[in-house]
Amino acid sequence: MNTVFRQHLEKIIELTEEEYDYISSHFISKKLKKHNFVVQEGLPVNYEYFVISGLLKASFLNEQGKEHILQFAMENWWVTDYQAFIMQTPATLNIDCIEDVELLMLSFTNKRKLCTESHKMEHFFRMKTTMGYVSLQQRILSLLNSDAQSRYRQFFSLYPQLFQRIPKALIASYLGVSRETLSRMSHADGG
Amino acid sequence: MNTVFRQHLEKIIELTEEEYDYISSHFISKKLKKHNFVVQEGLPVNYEYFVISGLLKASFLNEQGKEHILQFAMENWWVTDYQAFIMQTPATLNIDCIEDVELLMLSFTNKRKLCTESHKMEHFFRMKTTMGYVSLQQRILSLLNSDAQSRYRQFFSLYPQLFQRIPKALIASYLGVSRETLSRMSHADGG
DNA sequence: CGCGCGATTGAGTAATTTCAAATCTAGTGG
DNA sequence: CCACTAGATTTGAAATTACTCAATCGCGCG
Repeated sequence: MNTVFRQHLEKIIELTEEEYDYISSHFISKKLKKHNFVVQEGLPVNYEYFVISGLLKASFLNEQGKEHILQFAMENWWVTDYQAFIMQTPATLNIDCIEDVELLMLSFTNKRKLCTESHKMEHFFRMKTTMGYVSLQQRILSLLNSDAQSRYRQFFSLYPQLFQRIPKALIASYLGVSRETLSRMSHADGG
Repeated sequence: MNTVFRQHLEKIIELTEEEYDYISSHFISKKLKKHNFVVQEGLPVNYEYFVISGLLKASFLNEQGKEHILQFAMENWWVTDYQAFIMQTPATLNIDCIEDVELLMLSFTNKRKLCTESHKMEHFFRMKTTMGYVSLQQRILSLLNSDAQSRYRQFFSLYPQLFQRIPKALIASYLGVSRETLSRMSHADGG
């Protein structure tokens, strides 16, 4: 189906040709243009998405209409509104394409099916989720360890590629600072 | 071994008597007094901990010697320095007892063994981790949605029990505000 | 009764936000 | 090739928020 995806799986689990074919038969491929939504607040979330190419953002719109970015999703990343996906409740997040994207979609039902039928896939998803959990912990520490300046530097060194591809205003929203502050920081020493 | 623990498992997976006995044989029970450490920065992290009773905190000490609390762990919660545990690297966190605790300890080796041997346990941990992942996302949104006041209220309504049991200074450190600011907020309207 | 820890209060300071305006840049059509 | 526009980025200045440091308060415990 897709060599990028197969390699992604095989970083964690080994698969025979048949196993891979069977697994990939549970995914739907989809291409979307910039500015399209894959998840919209208030609507059901029936899929988890694997990014083959392109870039998306998952964000939350607060009462004052301010957008907070929970996650960027680029090549080889998984994304959805997990809360809504798992609990099968309406989305609280919006997920939309920052660039044209190519995605693999896995439905809630198919994910459960795959995990039940295949210990390997259950293991794969456990490992992926665990790594995601650790990343989120790191991000929380980074947010708690206040000082916008160092958060800025951390992001820059962690995702130099993203820094190029994403409008600064969105990075600001991911880091939890205003775009003006982010702009000022890029001049301060070390930026 | 422990009825609390069995119930905890059975919320997600069903177990026969034999299965449960087998699983629980992989855990070690341990009691610790207030102020003892279960994980210490710089040391290896060989166990994941399940809290039968009592209360712990997982925290990070920054360069300036300021403590940031990543997680509280009370009854029925799992805790360890996951980054260090999974990667089998030295701890970057400290985890210590806020109250006397009773724990079940699961070693790295035994966790891997259980997950490999038992699809059910792999499933259990995947579900647990996924729920943890969602909680961390919520916390990040709460941190991004700035405004210490509303973070305070969220914590209060989410964990009313913890609010009683934990010194306010630690809650402040969890919320990412100074103790003084937290104190002032408890008087402002809505506190 | 006094000690000590946690919580509160006050005052000044530093960091960040907000709002408004100015600049810059890439893409478009002539 | 140039002018033009929309969006992105930067800059300025005032206002706000939260922090720090220091002092005070309150209460449980020996």
